[in-house]
Amino acid sequence: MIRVRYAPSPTGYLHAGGARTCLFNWLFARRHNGRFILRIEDTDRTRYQERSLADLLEGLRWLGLDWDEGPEVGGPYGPYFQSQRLPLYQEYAQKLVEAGHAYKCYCSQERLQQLRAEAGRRNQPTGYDRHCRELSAKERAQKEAEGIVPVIRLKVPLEGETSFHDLIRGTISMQNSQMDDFILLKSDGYPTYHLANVVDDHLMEISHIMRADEWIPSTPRHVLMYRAFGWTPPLYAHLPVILSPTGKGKMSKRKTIGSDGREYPVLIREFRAAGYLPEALFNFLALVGWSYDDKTEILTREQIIQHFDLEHVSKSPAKFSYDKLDWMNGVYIRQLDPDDLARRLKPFLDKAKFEADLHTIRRMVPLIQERMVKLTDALALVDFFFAEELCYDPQLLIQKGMDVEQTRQVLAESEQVLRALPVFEEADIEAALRAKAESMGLKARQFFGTLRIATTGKEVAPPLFGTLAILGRDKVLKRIARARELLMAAA
RNA sequence: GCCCCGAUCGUCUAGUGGCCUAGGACACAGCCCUUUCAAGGCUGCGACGGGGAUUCGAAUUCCCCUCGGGGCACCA
Repeated sequence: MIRVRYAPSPTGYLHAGGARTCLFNWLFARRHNGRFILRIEDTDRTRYQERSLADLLEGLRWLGLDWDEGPEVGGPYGPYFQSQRLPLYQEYAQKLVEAGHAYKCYCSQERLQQLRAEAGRRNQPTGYDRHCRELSAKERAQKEAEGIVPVIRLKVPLEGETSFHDLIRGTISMQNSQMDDFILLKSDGYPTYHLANVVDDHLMEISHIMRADEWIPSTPRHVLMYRAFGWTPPLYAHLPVILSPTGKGKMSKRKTIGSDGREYPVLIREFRAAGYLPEALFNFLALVGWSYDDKTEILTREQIIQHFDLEHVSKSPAKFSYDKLDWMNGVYIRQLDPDDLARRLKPFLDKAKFEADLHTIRRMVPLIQERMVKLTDALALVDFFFAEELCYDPQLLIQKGMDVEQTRQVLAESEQVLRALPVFEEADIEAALRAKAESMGLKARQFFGTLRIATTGKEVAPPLFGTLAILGRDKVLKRIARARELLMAAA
C-alpha cells in the first residue's frame, strides 16, 4: 500500500512551494491508489501561528487536494498533530538513549552559540563538539543535580559514510564525519523535526517521502536514525525547489517584487485573490518540476493523475514563470462555461462594489471572457458600465482624420438611429450603425471609435455593439448627449 | 569555510548513445483577421556552459573546471 504525506509546519501561510510539494504527493497517491496523509508538524512553539492552519486547509481544499487522513478527517494512525504525540517522541528518544545510540547533553545554549561563533570565525564546520557524548554516570548525575534539563542527541558514528537511494537522483552519500550529533529531543520536551519526522513516518507506515530538495542534507541523519531504531527507511524522492522570479535564491514566503516593480503573489491566498483559477494553478504547479511529454501543456486533473510519475520529475530547480501561469490562466478562463465564469466573477465584482446581478454579469461575459487573464481583470473591463458619469478627454472623441463637425455628426446621427431602433439588441444596433457609418462615408474605426469613447470613455473597450445593448438605450443616449456637450464645450 | 545537489533557447521543458539540421510551450518580433483591445492563424528570433576521456558515433556515459541552488539551529 502506497502511503505518502505532506507534513507542513504551521508557521505561516500556504505558499506555492508547499502547495507544489503537496500536489506531487497527492498526485502520487492518487495515481497509485494509495493514501494521502496530511500531518501537521507543530513542534516549534516559538514560531507557531494560529491562523496558518486554517489557511493551509482552506488553500488545499481550494486547489482540490483532499487528504485521506489528517486534520478534520482523522484516521487510524492519529493523532495527526505532532503536538499531540509528545509522549511518543519522548518514549522513542529514551529508547535510543538506553540502546546507546543517543545521549543526554547538558550544554547551555550560550555555550553552543559561542561554539558556533568561534567555529564560524575560524571557517570551521559549525557542528556540535560532542562535549557531552562520553559523560560518565557521575558527571550526568551532577548536572541533573544542578537542575539542568538536558536535550537528547543522536550518537552519530564518527567514521564511515551513510547513503540512501533517491528515486529521482540515484544514490546520495555523505561522510558521517560531516554530521554532528544533532538534537532529537529539545529541553522543552518537544522533538526536533528530525525525530518527530522519523518516528511518525515509521509509525504511520509512510512508504514514500517526497519533499523539497533542501532536505537532502538531512536525509542521511534520518537514515542513521532508522538504523538506530532498527527500522527500514521509506523510499525517498527529493523534488527540485522553486526559484524566485527575481532570479535570486529559492522562492520565499515574503513579498516578492520583480526588477520591473511587479509584485508577485507567492501565497496561495494571494493567487486566489488575484483571480487565478484553482484548476489553472493546479495544472501549472504540476508542471513546475514535472512534465508530461514534449508538447502537451494543458492537462486536466484526471490526465495529470493518470500520467504522473517520478521518472519525469526534473532534478534541477525551476524558476516560477508568472508569464506562463498568466497565459495558462487565460486559457482556462476562455475554456470556462460562461455561466460558470459569471458565478466566479460575482464575488470580485461585489467586492469592487459593482452591483450587478448574476444575469447581468452573464450578459457581460461574452464581451470580456477572452480578454481576461485573471478574474480581477474583469473589473477594469466592465467598470464603465457602472459609472454614473464618464470621465475622459473630449479630444479623444475626434478620431484620426476627422474634425469636430464630423464628430458632432457621428454623435447626432448615432443618437437618432439608436433612438429610432424598434428593439435595442446587438444585431440590430450593429446593422443600423454600420449602415450609418457607410452612408456618412466614414471608416468603421472612425465612426465606432467616436462612439466607443462617448459610451465607454475608453479607447480600449469590449466590443461595441454588445456593450451598447447591455448598457441599454437610455444610458447610451444619455452618454451620447453628454459627449456632444463635452465636444462643443471643448471646441 | 565545509558538505550536498544540479546544469538544453531569455523562461519552463522534451531528450534515457545513432530517429537531433536538438522538438514543444511562454515571452518577444512581424504578418493575417479585425470597430479598439483581446482571442485565433501563420512566420521569425533563439539553447546543449568550458575542457578532456570512452565510443564507429555523445545533448545523452565518466572525470576536471566553471557557474547556479541548497544545507550546516534546543526551525521545519
